[in-house]
Amino acid sequence: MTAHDPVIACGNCPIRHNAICAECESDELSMLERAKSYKTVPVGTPLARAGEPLSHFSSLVKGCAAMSRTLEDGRRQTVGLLLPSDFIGRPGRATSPFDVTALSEVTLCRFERTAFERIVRDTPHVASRLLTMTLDELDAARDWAVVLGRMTAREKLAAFLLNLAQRQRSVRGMARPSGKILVALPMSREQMGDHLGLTIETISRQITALRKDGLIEVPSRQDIRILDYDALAFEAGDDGDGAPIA
Amino acid sequence: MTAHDPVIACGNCPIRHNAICAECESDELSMLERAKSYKTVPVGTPLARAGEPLSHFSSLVKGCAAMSRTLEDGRRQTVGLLLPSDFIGRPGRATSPFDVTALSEVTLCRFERTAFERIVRDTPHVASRLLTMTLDELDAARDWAVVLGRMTAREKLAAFLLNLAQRQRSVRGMARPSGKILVALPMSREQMGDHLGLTIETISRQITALRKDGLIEVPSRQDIRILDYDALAFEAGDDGDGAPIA
DNA sequence: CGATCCGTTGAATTACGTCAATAGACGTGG
DNA sequence: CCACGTCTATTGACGTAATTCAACGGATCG
Repeated sequence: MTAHDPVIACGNCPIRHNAICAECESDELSMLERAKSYKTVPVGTPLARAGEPLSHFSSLVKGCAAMSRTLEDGRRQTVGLLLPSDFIGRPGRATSPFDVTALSEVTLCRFERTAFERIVRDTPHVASRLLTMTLDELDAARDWAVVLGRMTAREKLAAFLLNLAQRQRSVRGMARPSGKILVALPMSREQMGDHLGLTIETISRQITALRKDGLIEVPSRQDIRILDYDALAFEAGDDGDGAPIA
Repeated sequence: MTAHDPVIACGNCPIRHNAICAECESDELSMLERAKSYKTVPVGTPLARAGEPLSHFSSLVKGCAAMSRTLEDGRRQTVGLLLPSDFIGRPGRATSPFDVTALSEVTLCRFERTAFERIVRDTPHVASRLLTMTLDELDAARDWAVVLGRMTAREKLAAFLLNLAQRQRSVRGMARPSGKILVALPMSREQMGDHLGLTIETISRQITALRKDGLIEVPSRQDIRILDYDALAFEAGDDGDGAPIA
């Protein structure tokens, strides 16, 4: 832990109403306050390693991380993109089933493993919130399976950009996006490829294709501007009938 | 509900120790006993439809079902294979995010929606078991994302057969399989394709290829005999170091 | 100013999909 | 029991989307 971590009080924590603590009353919050500790780590830091013990559970307060698995021959698949308020760790198991890596500088709100499992047991508002978040993640993982299994490269990229746009908005508490939106890409082309089950070259080509088709602008390497949200949603196979993309 | 459903007492229920009720004490069990009802439906019956209200939550007692989503143009992706003890329904939402279809004749142990949500709230042993099962399903969904995103057709089929072998054994309470195992395919080639993100023709060709390579036998359309479990695991990219296939 | 890293683009290859014909299973009725 | 129709699986020929291999270009940093 770095000495200069800002001490955040739960009361004015940016993820107070979305994280594991969202349902807590003030007395439960002060109990969490006593158990928590902050840690800020630089980009690239491994936050968990597949198969290895995990000493702490955390909420991601600030930054971005990726959950992934790497096969023996080097093929890698990202199975989840973690944004502020997302939970890191696998309650009920001592080891993490996946690697988790910081894609940017990341600030964590951490709980020691056994302390946290006691909290889950004794605090119904935490247990209930954990169940809700896990069910939502399960839906998201299954939605993503549809993207990975059945979509073309172009559709995958469109779905990814839309997903990212929605999540970045909802972190900032904004409504469903429409029209022009600037999306901050928190990762390299290679990591996008790992997330979408594509190669870096295919990612690059599809970005170029969407740009030439007037659907997006690429102001910089780490930004993409969606020029027409609904048109991009159409590219992702969403005909506007409400079926989720991811 | 059909009139001739066998009345199963929780005490000698085949999924007593694996389903949502696994952690319950006898008094909690008798409470569930009062709330439950059985239903047996023929193969092909839709048990839930994406986006539509779901009146009951169920445990799958007997048979096999698939959770899937179909895109507007007909592409379909199965996101979960449901075997005995698996849970059907989405607590916390009134509607199902996916279609669920019976792949065989299916017997369900059902609970009316609002009654079940009250049980979850009031029965920590049920809530806790539901969380455990949801976390396991989340791991499985993410494992499957690796298969869908990064594996070849041959690896996908091998991973599927291994997964099915393991689950069919564990339903019957057997140890990790090895050597020769007869796997009952609960689905058509088309449904296998939907599960693996492949076409029916590719499924057929890969079955032939694995057969010609001496890894499997195909005694009938709905059975495959794994001739060498470890060799097949190698085909699925598992070099034996313990990394899970699915 | 050169070295390195990351992204883009092009050309060739390949795995899987598509289209089409055939072959087995299975059920039904004669 | 056999003839027939239907449905599913297999196999072949061909097309194509994405990968692979390779060259190049533009940032960033010493």
